[in-house]
Amino acid sequence: MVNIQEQIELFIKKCRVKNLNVTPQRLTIYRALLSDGSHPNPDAIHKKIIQEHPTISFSTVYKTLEAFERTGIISLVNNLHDTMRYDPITKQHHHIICVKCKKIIDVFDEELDFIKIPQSVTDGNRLLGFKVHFNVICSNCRE
Amino acid sequence: MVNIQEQIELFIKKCRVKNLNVTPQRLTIYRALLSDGSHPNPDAIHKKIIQEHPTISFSTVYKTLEAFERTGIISLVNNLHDTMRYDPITKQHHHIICVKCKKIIDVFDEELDFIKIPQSVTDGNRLLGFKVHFNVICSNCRE
DNA sequence: TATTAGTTAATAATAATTATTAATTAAAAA
DNA sequence: TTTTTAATTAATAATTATTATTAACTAATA
Repeated sequence: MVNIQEQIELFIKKCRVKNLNVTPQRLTIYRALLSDGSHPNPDAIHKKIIQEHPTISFSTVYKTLEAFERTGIISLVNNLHDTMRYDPITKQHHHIICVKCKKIIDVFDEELDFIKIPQSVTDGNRLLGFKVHFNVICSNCRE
Repeated sequence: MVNIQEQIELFIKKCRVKNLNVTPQRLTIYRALLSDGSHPNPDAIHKKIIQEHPTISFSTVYKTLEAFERTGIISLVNNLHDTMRYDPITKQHHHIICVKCKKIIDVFDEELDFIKIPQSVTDGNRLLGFKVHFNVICSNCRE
């Protein structure tokens, strides 16, 4: 789906623009992330990297990913990772999420419930359900 | 959107079915969750409850929410909360998420990029983007 | 080369969650 | 009703992921 070499070159360009030196560690971390389509967590990335780069530390992985994210080079998939959030309503609905204050608001909309499911989703997987996440900055959060 | 009284009665029924005693603590926790449309985290729920129920402990809140979730009475919004997950691809795409092993697979599908945005989403909020999450059990995880 | 800023690695600190245990309460049996 | 048993709760300890701090190191610049 994506050309690795192309992505790496793009990555290097982005770093230049954002004034991030392209260090061996950073390249390694980016490559590890790119090569693993499952979106590994910092721990998994570190484990993967440690072989070709035995002295790299955990905090480097964290700080690096954070720097990439902050500058828009990569994105954090689960911006609600920091704490558990529960939903008392179990019937199909969707969510508006404020990326600043992390509040989650329900969206009930019949139309969204009937989107066309891509082939790849059901291919080998048992589909349990889906949800649309709308990332917003809410009225309270834009000062 | 949802009738509170109705939901509470439904909750009580569900507890019976799942062999969970309907204790004051559980009712209080469920009500706190239901009454706050923002999907509060355990800490916020605890803070809210402590007034009318000053002896309730943190671990009770955690265990109770966990029990509700386990039995399907409520659902965990962010099943990827446990650890950070990054995405090197920044162009619009969507995600298949295995609820067991938590792996995240990209879905590129033009059609999904053009869903109709409900009124309530843009109402007061600045929309940054959206993503469809397909929750599945992947081939590896159904033993 | 000297200076400076940026980066890394090691370590300590924090915060959220989970596990453990004892006390309490509720349900079931006698 | 009393006794027994199981479920629930509260308090506490332990664990894990993440963040902050700091000193050593490296790269860029003057």
